[in-house]
Amino acid sequence: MTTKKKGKSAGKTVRMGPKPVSLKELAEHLGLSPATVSLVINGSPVADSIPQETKDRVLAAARKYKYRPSFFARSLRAQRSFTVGVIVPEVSDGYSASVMSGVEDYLLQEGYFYFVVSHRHRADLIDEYPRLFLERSVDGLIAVDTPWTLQLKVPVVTVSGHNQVKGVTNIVLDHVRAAEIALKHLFQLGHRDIAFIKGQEFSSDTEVRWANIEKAARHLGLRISSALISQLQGDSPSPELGYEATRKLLSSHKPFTALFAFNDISAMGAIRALREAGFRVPEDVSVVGFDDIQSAAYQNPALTTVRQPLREMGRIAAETLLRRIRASESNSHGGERMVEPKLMIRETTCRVSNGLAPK
Amino acid sequence: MTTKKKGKSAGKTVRMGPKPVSLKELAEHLGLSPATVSLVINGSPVADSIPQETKDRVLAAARKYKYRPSFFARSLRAQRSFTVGVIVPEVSDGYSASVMSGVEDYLLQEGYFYFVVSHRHRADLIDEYPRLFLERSVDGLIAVDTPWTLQLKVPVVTVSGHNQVKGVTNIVLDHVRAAEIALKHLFQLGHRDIAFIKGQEFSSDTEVRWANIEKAARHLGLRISSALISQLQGDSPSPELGYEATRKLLSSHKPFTALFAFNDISAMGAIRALREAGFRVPEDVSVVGFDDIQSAAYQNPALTTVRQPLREMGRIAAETLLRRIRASESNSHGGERMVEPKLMIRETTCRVSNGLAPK
DNA sequence: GAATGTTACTAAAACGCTTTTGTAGAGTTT
DNA sequence: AAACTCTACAAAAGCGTTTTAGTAACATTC
Repeated sequence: MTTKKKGKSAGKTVRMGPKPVSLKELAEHLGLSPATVSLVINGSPVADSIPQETKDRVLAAARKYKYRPSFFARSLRAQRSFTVGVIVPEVSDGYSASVMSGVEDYLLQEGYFYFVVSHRHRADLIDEYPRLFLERSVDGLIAVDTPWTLQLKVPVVTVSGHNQVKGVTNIVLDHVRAAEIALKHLFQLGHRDIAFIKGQEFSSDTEVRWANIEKAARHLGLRISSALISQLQGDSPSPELGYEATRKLLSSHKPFTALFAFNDISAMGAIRALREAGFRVPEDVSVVGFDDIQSAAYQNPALTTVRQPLREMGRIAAETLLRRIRASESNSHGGERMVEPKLMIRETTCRVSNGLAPK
Repeated sequence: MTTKKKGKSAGKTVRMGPKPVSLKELAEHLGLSPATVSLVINGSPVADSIPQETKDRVLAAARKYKYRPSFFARSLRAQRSFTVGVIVPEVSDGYSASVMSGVEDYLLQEGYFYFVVSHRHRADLIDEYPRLFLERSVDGLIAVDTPWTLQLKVPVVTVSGHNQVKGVTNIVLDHVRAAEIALKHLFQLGHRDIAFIKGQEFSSDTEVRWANIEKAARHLGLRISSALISQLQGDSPSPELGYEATRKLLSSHKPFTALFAFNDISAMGAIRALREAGFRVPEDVSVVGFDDIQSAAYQNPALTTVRQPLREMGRIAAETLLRRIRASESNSHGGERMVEPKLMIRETTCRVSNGLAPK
């Protein structure tokens, strides 16, 4: 790294007016008291008795001097920050990022800002960050894909949280349906020997997802062989983990014709491992992912996957949170809201070729 | 969506102690004045004359009652928020997300929090969000991949910004080197007919990158045919754009043996378009991406690409910003800091087959 | 013409902290 | 014993708002 100067010059809008005006200064200038000015500016009902002419004068002056109330002073007074905290496993992970995008959408539109922190699955951070948020007086919290057990004095909404905590609303996918559509799809293509990659222990969806896969398999009369169950290990956000999990699967030498991965990222790693082992995807082994992240459709071959409407889930989370903040019902009101998955059939699944096991 | 109750019960740590204690209450409890307590807690030099015994009493009580200073009160008083604003094109975009990850790393470690907003390339938002940040009294701003022309009263650091604005430090990639290593690689593999996909107009790297590609090509004695230059259109973060750009390239029927895409996402789309047109990658056409996002290594075939150390750039941006905030040198100190790219040679490039043009 | 109402405001407290200035008392110096 | 220096605190101002409780002046009612 070096430090030097170059590049074209710019600096169009110079916005560094003389220090911002305070309410007091504005009032002084108008020959009114700060109280009056505040009442007028905030359109308080108490200001009803103030003649329109005065109001106009106040408003005009405020505009002229670009008066902006101090957020701190206001928050201090109102004990409200119009800020929420969002805690995710890792911002740069596609899953979290998609959810955040939806969260942001709604929050900004409603005049709220948000802090983000990544806990990276460290238990101490999962415990500490909420505390820091509270210190910063956030009005509420959204926890994404994070095991949640805390009962806070502000409303909390989780995305893909499955614990039943007082004061916490969970936004979740319909996992029953998700498992059903994925397995049914494979089943209808003739697959009977299906391998699975479970999520990491710490992922909040792992358990529910697996339970529903087992249930759906039972309904279909599918037998899940324990030799065909693998699990993601480690918290890297790279396909590497799926690659490793698949190699473990292959090392058992138990044949399978389809693989249902925990997410798209691990599905990508799985496909690589399968290829390296000499299997063609989908001709020899069909692969189904989960999430439908941006690049899923552009994998080669394009990934068949169970779509989670992550952005929408984020938006719903934000909506739910603000509703609860406004109703100031930080307590009770647990429960959950469910969204529907959708199977995106692309190119990594096909009819099972014949009775022959691969390899 | 439905609302119902289920899932296992939790709620381990109940953390809703009786409303937080204020400094005044704490002082009263101790039989001291708020001033004294504040001085002791903040380890002010003025407190040097206070006997250790008293200090211990204060500290003990603070711990016992879990005293937490109010952030607002403190910020109001100190006119500092320990918060910075980060503006990106879109949080869910891999590029922004990686940079943010680095930013977050350093910021949190230093006790700062940050707000994020996505402008989605809307000029009005690029103008409005900084204002909103200022209203929220951020101590500084980081703009990622965003054309920046504003001169603000707080320090600003950009990542991949190329305008020379007073009070703004740019963290940039060494684009000279980036173009050089990519083109040289292709050149050495025997490629002479190279196609290019430029970035969108609004992307802050587009111009510099292209200028340096032209320069590097000249140095190598490569001629760039204008029929082989395409450009990304639209602001979707999907590979779709690269797909379209490549189809346009193919429609000119001018043969090429290699393609240098603006980023990895568009390279993925490009590969798909090439395949559909009957070209094999890399045997018929070599493809080089840019950025080295997470999934690049797990594409099929694995993508050869120019790696930008995005996370590191984010970290450097945060570091630079905090240094400037602390030195409270919001003015002057423009300039830039450069980081080095690295060519990740993987499977989408190979020696040009023979003299025959594809198709 | 006394009581009541309305109009157009203002005073002052409160939100919770930091920091500068002040001061009472004890000890030390000359 | 007067003058000074420490020691160990406290008072008070100030950060910029919002909001409640007034109040002075004038108009209306009975």
